[in-house]
Amino acid sequence: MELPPRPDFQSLETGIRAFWEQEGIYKFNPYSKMPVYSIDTPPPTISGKLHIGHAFSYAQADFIARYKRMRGFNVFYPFGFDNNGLPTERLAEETYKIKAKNMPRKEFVDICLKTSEAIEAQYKEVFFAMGLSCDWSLTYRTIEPKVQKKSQLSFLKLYEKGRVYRKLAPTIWCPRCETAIAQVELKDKEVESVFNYILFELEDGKKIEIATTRPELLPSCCAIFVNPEDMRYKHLIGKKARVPIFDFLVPIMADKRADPNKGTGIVMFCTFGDLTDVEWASAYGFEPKISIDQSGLLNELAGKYKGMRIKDARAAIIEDLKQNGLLVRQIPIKHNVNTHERCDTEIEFLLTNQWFVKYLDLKETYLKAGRKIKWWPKHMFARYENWIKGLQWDWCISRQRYFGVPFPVWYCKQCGLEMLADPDQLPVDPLKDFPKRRCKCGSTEFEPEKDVLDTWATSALTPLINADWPENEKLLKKIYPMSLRPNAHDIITFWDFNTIVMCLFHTGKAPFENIMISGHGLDRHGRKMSKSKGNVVLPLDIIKKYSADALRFWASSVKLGEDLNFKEEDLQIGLRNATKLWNTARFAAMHLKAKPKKPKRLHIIDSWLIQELNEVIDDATNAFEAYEYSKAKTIAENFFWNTFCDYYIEMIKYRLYSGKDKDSALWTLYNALLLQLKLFAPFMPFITEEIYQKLFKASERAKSIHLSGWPETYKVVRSKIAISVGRASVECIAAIRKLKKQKNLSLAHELEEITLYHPDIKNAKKAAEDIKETMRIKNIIFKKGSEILAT
RNA sequence: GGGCCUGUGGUCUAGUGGUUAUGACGCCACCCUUACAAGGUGGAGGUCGGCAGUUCAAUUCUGCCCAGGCCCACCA
Repeated sequence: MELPPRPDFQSLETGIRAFWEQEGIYKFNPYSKMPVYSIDTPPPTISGKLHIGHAFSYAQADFIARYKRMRGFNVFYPFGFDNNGLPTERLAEETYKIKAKNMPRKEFVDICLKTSEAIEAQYKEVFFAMGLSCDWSLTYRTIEPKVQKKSQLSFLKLYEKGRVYRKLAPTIWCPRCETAIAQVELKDKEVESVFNYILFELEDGKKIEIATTRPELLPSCCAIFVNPEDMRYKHLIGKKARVPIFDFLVPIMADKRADPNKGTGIVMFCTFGDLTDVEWASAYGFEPKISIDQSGLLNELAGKYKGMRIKDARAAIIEDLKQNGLLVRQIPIKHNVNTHERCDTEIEFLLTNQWFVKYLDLKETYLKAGRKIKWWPKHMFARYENWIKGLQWDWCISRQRYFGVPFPVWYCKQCGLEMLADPDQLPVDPLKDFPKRRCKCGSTEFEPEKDVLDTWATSALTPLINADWPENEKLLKKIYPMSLRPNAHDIITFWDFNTIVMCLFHTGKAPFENIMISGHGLDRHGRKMSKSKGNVVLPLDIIKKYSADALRFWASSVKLGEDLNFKEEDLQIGLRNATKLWNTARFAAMHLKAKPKKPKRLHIIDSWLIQELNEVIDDATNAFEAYEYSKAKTIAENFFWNTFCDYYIEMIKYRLYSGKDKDSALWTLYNALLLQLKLFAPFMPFITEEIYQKLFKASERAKSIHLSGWPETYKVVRSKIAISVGRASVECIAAIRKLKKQKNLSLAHELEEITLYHPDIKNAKKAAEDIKETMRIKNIIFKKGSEILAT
């Protein structure tokens, strides 16, 4: 068997992918009796292009999938696409230069579907090229009818349990997307703003000063608060003040949430400027006065400012206050505001009808469930815990958008009562379908719910979607709770938390046994990749240039949970490793004609190598069991380059060429190489498969290295002496190399006689022949010395 | 402001309560050695972020500080 001098990674990887596909190497076997390892693959959001950061974290999950498969697990590794919701809408709008608002809904939804399909194909190409070992026949889309059905069923079941409710309530609102959003979708942004000190008049004509950054909310002012402990203002409590320009009276009240150190210590309470306002409204039972509409424009309550955008209204009101001498001063400040993470727009609080998942009452339950799951790395649990402790809002799951899973709900035109779809009519689109029953009031006239579900309400069901819940109880039993949820650390709150909540509601059980949190693949300077920053690196470009194996090798180079900056030159490392494996295989191929038989007696150097390898296998296995793939890789890498290539192979050459103890060398070479290929297989699935096919397939049973089983340690006679002899001989060889280097001699240069000093000459002497032959020394005089030295 | 994480030769990284602190890239020198020059060998380069403490001993443990990251709070 001969291998060509250089592998062509491109055609090699293409060929191997075709082979995997054709042979169904990664197919989940629902009938197998082997233990199942199920993976809840993150369905990527369909929002544009995948970059190297995506490749980074998906590769890490794949390392585990491949390891577990080699350990004999029946791996359930599906793929999904999250293509409903805002990101896909926005992408469609950008791609086709359209606005959802300005066209028939159905037409827009069709365009979104079309957009999504095209992007899915591109995504799949990338993940496929990377060598993800998914079973692609298990692919789902969150927008497809089958998934819609499950998502709607989930809603109906939650409704029955009293876990969802609809309510007119202050809601976090994005004026740009014109939809309600959830707490988790908020991001903060530091902006420049101005503290405006405005005069309010008391009934007795005296004036008080109030500082605000949002004078446009003056028409929404409901009351004024001072701190009850604040001696300066105690006398104001119970009095009334007149709101400037808008000219109406509001009460002055005391509340400890008013901070004496902020502004003037007097705060105006408006519906709704911020979360405190929302709290005040409910605490004191104020009727909200809403002056900003759903597009972010001021309404009739704002009088002459009606129709203005928030920022314009602010400027206009400030100008008018100035004119009337009511603006005392302006102090520029920087402060953080909440924005919608998808579009960066400052959010408002509006009074709207929305659907909520009631979940604030069960925080302890979620914590308990979270504690039962093994988090890798462990400390990531703290983020989950931290999030739950800070939760303040029920989960708003309705979105005033178009492309998504519809609510299976109508409202009675007569009495307004909610009418829910029957489970057997799902998936349902209330815009074109009708309820099966009449309303309790007898009416048959219904208004459809136009909103769609928050995309996370669907993607929080992925373990159940994968298990084909609730129809397929057998599959559910087999794969649920899922063995592994892999994702990056930024979506612990979005996805992990929501999934745990939803699955607890539906099954009473936490949905995962393990959660593995990866870091981010960032650009050279540690920034996230994004189109707007112009720092996006495309995985396919890298794969073309360096191979998928090299890309994966890069992704395995930091420990789990750590971020990694992408530097193109680092790809060389993986490429070199693949080439080295290839060349080592070529060397082995030159000597291995058939599967070598186990020799009667192992040469002492071979025994040493096998025992070192055993240790490596143990260490790598332990690392993988703790999801420390990078440790496993480093262990294998060091052994391969150092012990195996630099020393062991050099030490057996003389035996291979001379024939002395050749059987032992061949047997060791064959097995050590095979086991090392297996250690590398999760990281470099292509090159290891190619070598396996060319060199080992004929004599090994498995049709793919990825089904060939994880290496087991060899039960050779444990010989402590062999280990000492091997290590001593390595040290002696190193000393002789140093000597030759000092004399600027080639390593092949023959020397007549040298003297070797070594603390353990007894064992060094046992490998005298190997040392001599390897280093081409005719005679060695061994002397005991505290330092290892050759002269 | 709170939680969690990170800070190791020029760059990136491993690791440990105890001899000269791991490896890679880059750098220098030498070597065509019949698997591999996308290689081999040897070498230079680090007060392990700062300060204090615990200890016979700290890069490793504790506290504080500084810098960076992610998440949360703050928004009058």
